[in-house]
Amino acid sequence: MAKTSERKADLISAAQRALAEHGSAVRLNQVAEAAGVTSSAILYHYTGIEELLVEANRAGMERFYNDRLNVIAAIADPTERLIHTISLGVPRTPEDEEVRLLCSLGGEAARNTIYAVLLTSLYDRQVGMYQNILELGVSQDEFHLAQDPLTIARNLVALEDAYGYRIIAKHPTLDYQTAVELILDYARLATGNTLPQQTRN
Amino acid sequence: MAKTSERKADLISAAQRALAEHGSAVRLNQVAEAAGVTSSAILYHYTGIEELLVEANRAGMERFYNDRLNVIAAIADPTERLIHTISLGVPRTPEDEEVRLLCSLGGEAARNTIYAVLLTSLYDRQVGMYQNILELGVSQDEFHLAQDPLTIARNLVALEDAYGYRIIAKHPTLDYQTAVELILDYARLATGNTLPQQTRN
DNA sequence: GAGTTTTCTGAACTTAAATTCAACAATTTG
DNA sequence: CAAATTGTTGAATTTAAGTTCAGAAAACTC
Repeated sequence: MAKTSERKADLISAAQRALAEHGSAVRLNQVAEAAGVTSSAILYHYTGIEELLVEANRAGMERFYNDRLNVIAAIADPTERLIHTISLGVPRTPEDEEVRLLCSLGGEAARNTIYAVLLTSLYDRQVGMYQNILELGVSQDEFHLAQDPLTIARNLVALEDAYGYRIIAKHPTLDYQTAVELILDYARLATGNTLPQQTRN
Repeated sequence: MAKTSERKADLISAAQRALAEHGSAVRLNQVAEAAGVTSSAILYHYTGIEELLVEANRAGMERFYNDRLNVIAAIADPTERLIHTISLGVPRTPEDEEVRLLCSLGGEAARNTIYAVLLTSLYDRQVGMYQNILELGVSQDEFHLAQDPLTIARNLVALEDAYGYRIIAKHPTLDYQTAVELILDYARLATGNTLPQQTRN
């Protein structure tokens, strides 16, 4: 057994794995299997599968956003910060769990208000994150913006999102490195900075 | 009754409407209802719902692409052509059937090879379409590209795709006009052309 | 460590969708 | 227009889920 708070964390993590594997039409039993419990155990903690899935998607999204915030908080230089933020916004492989989660949600958002709100909020926060970086770069005279910061930030997030979909769909020539380079190319044009990309960890 | 070829066209159209309404987890009965027949009638023409859905998605995608090709074929000037192509690549409302279809597929592509291939092919063809426009503009001295045409074309399609998702998700401030303007802003930077956007039809 | 509470299981039940098919209706053919 | 072919229905069947719940098992309490 497990106490409720711990079990819920388990179930959310299992739901995320099951979602990444089976998509948004994931079955209660598939989540149960991923968690190593029976479906009844899940229904003891949640009124239904939908409740758990919303939780799992919300948590996955928060993690995606917060992980990046934490990494870049440790980087002082705006140029470095911009490069790393872009690098972390693109999935390295088609199996990337967090981005698969987000891609599944994109289609759901058309019909499901909760997911639409969650995705919209994520998009806006990412835009804010890029705006901060851009304005920091301007203030330190590293960036000379060719467009207003909101425009650049919106386009950077949009490019990330779109290349995430391409990589998840296993585009044969558009891999992680290529996608990052394409986004960086736009960022170079928009910031007037050469954004030198050292070999990535 | 109806002869098979006509009925199939009906069913594909009904499936597209049902897909746009209910998403990729659409039910056989929902498609049947949209078509005004019973589910058995569908199964007479197709071995299963999946077969019809693939057809419907493929046809929707082809239409999305071909409609744009046809419109722009009638426009001689590269600047005009670029502006119109961008305008036609973004959904005007969250209800846009074709783009809703495409958004649903994005999530499916992670698990469904057919959809992954279809989307990849659509992306590549759109990239090709933009490359043609860009190179035409260069040859007529209207565009002075800041990046190589492939990079610009890939980024333009990526931006279109991403803003499609935002609009389908009913972003409160990012509407059709804003999205088109954001993409045009990138295009201006990349082509060195002011791309004057007259009031859209 | 006996009793209580919490967590979880497995079996029974319910619901909904897909699938099959015999019979019927419309259309085509000769 | 009779016969054959094609298209369609509705009812029966199968399949696959979700849901409920009595009771077992684990954890906690005193």
